[in-house]
Amino acid sequence: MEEQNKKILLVEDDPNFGTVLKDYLSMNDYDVVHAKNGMEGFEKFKKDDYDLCILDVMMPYKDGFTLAKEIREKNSDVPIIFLTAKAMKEDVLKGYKVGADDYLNKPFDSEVLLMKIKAIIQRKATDTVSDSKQFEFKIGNFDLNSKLRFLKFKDEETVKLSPKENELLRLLALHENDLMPRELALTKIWRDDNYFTSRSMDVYIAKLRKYLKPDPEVEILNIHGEGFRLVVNQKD
Amino acid sequence: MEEQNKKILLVEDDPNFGTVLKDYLSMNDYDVVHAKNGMEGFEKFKKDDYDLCILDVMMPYKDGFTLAKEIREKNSDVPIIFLTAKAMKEDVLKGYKVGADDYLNKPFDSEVLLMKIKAIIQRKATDTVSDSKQFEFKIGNFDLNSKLRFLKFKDEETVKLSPKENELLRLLALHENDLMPRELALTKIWRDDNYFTSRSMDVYIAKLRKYLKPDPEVEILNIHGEGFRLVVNQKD
DNA sequence: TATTGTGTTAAGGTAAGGTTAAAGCAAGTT
DNA sequence: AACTTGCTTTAACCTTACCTTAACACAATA
Repeated sequence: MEEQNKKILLVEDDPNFGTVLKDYLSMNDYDVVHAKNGMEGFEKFKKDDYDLCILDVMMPYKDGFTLAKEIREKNSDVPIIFLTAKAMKEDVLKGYKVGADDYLNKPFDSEVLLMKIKAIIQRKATDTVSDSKQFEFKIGNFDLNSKLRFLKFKDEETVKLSPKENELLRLLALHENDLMPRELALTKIWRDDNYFTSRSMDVYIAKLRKYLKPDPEVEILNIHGEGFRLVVNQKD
Repeated sequence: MEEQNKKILLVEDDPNFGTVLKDYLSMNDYDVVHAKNGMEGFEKFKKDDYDLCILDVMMPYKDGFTLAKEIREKNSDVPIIFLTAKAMKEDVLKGYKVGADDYLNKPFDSEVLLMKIKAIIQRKATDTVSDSKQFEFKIGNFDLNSKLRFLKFKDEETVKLSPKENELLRLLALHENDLMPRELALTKIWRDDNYFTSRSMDVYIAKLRKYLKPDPEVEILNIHGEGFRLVVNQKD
């Protein structure tokens, strides 16, 4: 198998620093795409799949946090590292709330950055055994395309899914016939486990049940206090 | 709902700082075990399963890196955060080489630490999928799935079990044909052995008997003053 | 037979989940 | 700026699930 270089999206508005960093990473066998601002960053992100995002926090028009939120909406999995000039605590906290994987204060040591990148990507590689390319699922008579976010019933009706609907159904499908713990969905999709996110999730379960109604063999069961179970009854 | 607190192993030789940090984390709903040096840390690590390790780097006899290496040998998965007084680059690099998940310089902001812990544990929360065999029992013509909490009769009828019903039947199954002492169930499931919990248990025995009625070969017998016995009569 | 243990059913409280509607919110449009 | 639109959260109200307690019966044992 051919080792594919890892792809990094670097969003940094300072042109000098940006190009230097890009070159440095490229020299270390990463494929780097450099965007000069938040808007451009999001465009590039939508156009390709990345293994890691490195975002400058302080940028005109669209700062790193806002960009991170948008990225998380599209893909809750990709690791994110924030770069920031100042070490303000509020910023750091904000970063972790958006789901940062790490945080670096400028100026930083480039070797340290490399190690962090390595550590993070490696972590992802072991965590995410096979699910990186798992975007298509068969659920009874439905086809779920979780990359394009649609649910098709018997090549007939097609429903578009919102990001949350999509992620939730995907998680359920990954655990088909097995328990999908509440906590898992809440931490993975909502990134917070409290009363409100929990209720929000229930609302989404209701929506999914409605979508799945056309096929009586498919149902989402609740396991009280534990989570949900997507079951597909075979009739043969 | 019974949320299981995450378990943290804290290895820190400074007794003042250590206890303060431990208390702070405990207040934030983590179960913290505090070891005063590397050796003790490794002993405690071997004795239990942890969701996260926080290791001081500078410790007498056995420093944090050495400890981390030993931990990695036993369990390559557990996240590790290093604490260090000095921000020496060599140390940081060394830490990442041993597989650190994060790095904090003392003094650090406790809120930041909390966020990091949250982020890291959340990251880990990905699919700790099943060692299913431990949860499945055959009881006469019944199949008990104690993870998904259901009891199936001959691939026909399926009953959902409540947590208490499930745990009780599981305990009985573990002792099939043998005595399952009252006291065992009460301490393990009800966590208290008194008149009321005992009566409550009797109520659950009655419920289980009803569920098991479809198979006349299966019954729950009482052993007066001792406990119960789940018997499966073979006919052949 | 007195006492204690068990069998069983029903009532009641609390927490979790189901469902629908309204309120928020962030883009993009007019 | 005001208006739409799509998505998400919050709120409200109701139902279901779970567990305990009470009550009354019968069984076992001393």
